[in-house]
This record gives sequence, structure tokens and C-alpha cells, in this order.
Amino acid sequence: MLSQATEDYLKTIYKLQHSDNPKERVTTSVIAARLDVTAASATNMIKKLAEMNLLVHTPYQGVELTLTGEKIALETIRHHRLIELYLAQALSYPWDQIDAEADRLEHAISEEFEDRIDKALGYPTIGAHGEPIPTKQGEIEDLAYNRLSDLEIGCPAIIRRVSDRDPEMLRYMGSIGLHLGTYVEVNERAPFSGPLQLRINSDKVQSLGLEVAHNIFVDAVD
Amino acid sequence: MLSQATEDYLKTIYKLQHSDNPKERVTTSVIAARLDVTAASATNMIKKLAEMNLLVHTPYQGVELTLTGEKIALETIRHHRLIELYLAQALSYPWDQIDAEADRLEHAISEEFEDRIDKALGYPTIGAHGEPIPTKQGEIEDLAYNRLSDLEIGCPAIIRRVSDRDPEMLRYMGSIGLHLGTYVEVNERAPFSGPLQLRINSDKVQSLGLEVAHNIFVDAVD
DNA sequence: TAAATAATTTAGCTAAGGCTAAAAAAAAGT
DNA sequence: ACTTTTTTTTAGCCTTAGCTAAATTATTTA
Repeated sequence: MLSQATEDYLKTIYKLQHSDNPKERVTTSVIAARLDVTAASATNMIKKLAEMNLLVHTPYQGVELTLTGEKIALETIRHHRLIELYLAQALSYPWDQIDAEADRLEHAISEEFEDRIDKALGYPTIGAHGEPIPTKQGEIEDLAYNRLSDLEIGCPAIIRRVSDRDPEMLRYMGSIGLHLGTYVEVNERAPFSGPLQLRINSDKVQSLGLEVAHNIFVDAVD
Repeated sequence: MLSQATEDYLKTIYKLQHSDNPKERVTTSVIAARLDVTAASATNMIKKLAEMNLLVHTPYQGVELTLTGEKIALETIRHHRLIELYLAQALSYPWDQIDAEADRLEHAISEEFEDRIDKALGYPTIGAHGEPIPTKQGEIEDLAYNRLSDLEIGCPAIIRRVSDRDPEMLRYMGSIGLHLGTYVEVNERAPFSGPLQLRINSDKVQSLGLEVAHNIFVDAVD
């Protein structure tokens, strides 16, 4: 059995590798920052993971997961996203609380538990914030959406995914009526990186800061 | 936050203190055996727990939980039993698998999770094997049942609790139709600590070894 | 009561996974 | 090209919670 720390590092590295800017290298300091440990601690763990053949480390350059490492990362991410969805759907958790709870539970559940909540949820493929859920075989869909901050003016769209990094931000989104599936349309864009004026559900008009809009992903509809 | 090991020791000590034979001292070796660690490891941990004022240790005599220690033990046991019941009821786990799963989950859940499954289960007071569930305030009912092995011949009774120590035994009980709430009556008792002849649900007759009967607790009816 | 046995504790080791402080390597600024 | 700054790594330490082996204390048996 792999330690919680091992799973956390692999999960984090996977997410960094497949994030916004895929060309950026996944360096020691980036990993350390994301996991909130010192760079020295990260160096240490990276060395161990490399010895276990879970990743390849090019000193001073960054890391890349091996197939085995990626498999484990995806398993952990699958656990995480299934648990999140279960918390939201079966236990009515608000979407800003599920990430923290799942972060602890994901290391404690058995395959049996995974299978049972998977079944209870109807074998879902999309998580509570719109992320794809890896399959048991370690396959993951590549869902590419546009950022709400990049959406053309007057082009109606549907919210398909939100970043779950900041619970505070999730709470804010919810409070102004932004959820998965919500219709939105940008009315206008204030100059100098100013806020968007958003029409929500062809109804309410709401001013939305760019930072928030950057963390909302949409699909254009026509 | 207390470590998983700390919670496990306190839970185990509590259970030993309140088990079959309450006069027996809870010694280092008994604790070690139950937790499957060496006596030296137990000595070590006991020393730490004593320093934390979670228990009082009289060298060579045994331990006794302090009020604080007992509180934490009961909190852990509450988590465990609520999770067990949730697994059984909401996820249809068989009763022989819930203990192992709950053993890992009990350390990972938040108060929020506890509250939500408590509510989902309708604020239960009895666990999946018939054990009392401690309240959030750390109170626990004292349910004293008779062992099936001690039940008088011809006296109808209802199964109210079973020991969850051995999953194999639980599976066996289930396979011959013994569950919580099942009606049983001892027809006869073979000599020399032989098996009981049991009538189950006023219907099937089944021979049952003493060891199993010893781990089933009943309430006489009428 | 003395010797043998059993239980407990002590001493010292190990592995994980953190940390700080210092050294080394790479990148950036002048 | 040479400092200066930033990043990464190394060295060495800490805590947790296990382990074995040896020493100590109780208990049992002859």
C-alpha cells in the first residue's frame, strides 16, 4: 500500500502536468508550493518517487510521471472525484466543502467502496465541478472548454466546469447563481482588465471580476 | 488533531475496559495483542497517552482511561458505528465487511460528515451489529443482553446483538439465517459443551456450536 | 523460599515525512 | 562577463510509531 503522502504528491504532479499551461515544467518549487511543504521536503520525496519508478526527475528541470505513476495518480483522482460527487449528491454537501472532505477520504476508501458509490451514482463520468472522472482502467477524457473570461460578447454559453481551488470563490459563484449548467452571456467587458457584465439565465445581470471569470469554463451554445 | 494510532489505542482500551469481564485489568500485553503490535510498542504508546493525560497507567497493573481519554474513545466509537451503519444501510454492505472499512474511515471523517450521515440514518442509537452508538456528547447506553449460549431451553428470544470481531463468523451467522431481530429458541443442548440445537424463526432447526452461540446476544421474549 | 517462567519495561534501531540552515547550481541583471 | 538573486539540493535534525534484544519486575511452581 502506498502512503497518503505518496498519493498526494502523484496527484498533485499529475494535475500540474495537465493544467492550464502544459508547457511549463513541473519543478520542485512548484510542487512544494502546491502541497504547502518546503522545497527541501519536496526534493526528498521526489527522490523517493523516482527510486520507485513513479516519476522521472531531471535535476533542476522538473519531473514527469511514468506510466505507473500516472496510473496511481489517476486512481487517486478517480477516488477524489467520485467521493466529491457522492458527498454532493447523496449527502447534499455544498460544492465548496467537498474538496476538503474528499482530500482526506480518498486515501481511506477501499476498491469495494469505490465500486459501491460509483454504482450508487450511476457510473458518472463528470465530477461535481465539471471535471472528467478517470475510469477504473485509468483512462481520462480530455475536456477542453473556454474560459468565461475569454468568451465573446453576445455569445450565449453554458457553464461546464469551475475551478475548485478556492472554496471562497466557489461559495461566491453559487451565491450569485452560477452553477454547472447555468446559461451565461457576456454583455460587455470593462476596459483595463475590468469586470465583465454578465447576463445569467437570460435574466439577472451581474458584474463579475476577471479573476472569477478566469476560473469558470463554458461551452458556447448557439 | 490526534493521530490515528492514538485514536485506535483509546478505542481499543475503552472496549477492553467495558468488555465481558470488567474485573480483568487492561494490561500492556492485552492491549498489544488486540492491536497486533509488540508489547514494547504498546508500552511506548501507553507512556505517551499517560503524559497527555488520556489515561492513568499503574506500572505492571494496567491502564484506565481518564475522562478526556474516554471522551475521545467514545467519539471514535461513535464515528465507527455510524459509518458501519451507513455502509450497511445506504450502500448495502454485508455486515461482515463494514468493520474493516469503518476502521479506516473513522479517522478520516469530519464532524460535518458525522452529522450528515447521522441525519441521513435518522439519528440512530443502535449500530449494525446491535451495539449502542454513543451520543455526540459522549454518553452511551448500557445494553446488557444474555448470550445465546446461556439461554434456557424452550425460552424464545430475539437476537439483539452479535460480536463483530470475526468477519468469518458473521458470514456464517448470516448464511444460516441469523440476523438482528431473528427469533430463536434453544431446543436442546448437547452434553460436554456440545452444540445447541436451535429453532430459527419457529421454523428451521439448526445445530450451532457453542463458540458461535457465545458471540450472539439475545433478549428473551414474552 | 528459591528457581523458573511470564510480563513489562528499557535501550537502541528503523522508516516516513516533515523541518532549517547551508551549499551548490542556474538564471537574471548590469 | 561578472555579480546578484533565485532555485535546488545536501546535510543534519525532529517526531511518530513501529521493531528486536536485553534487562527488570512479578508471578508461579517445585
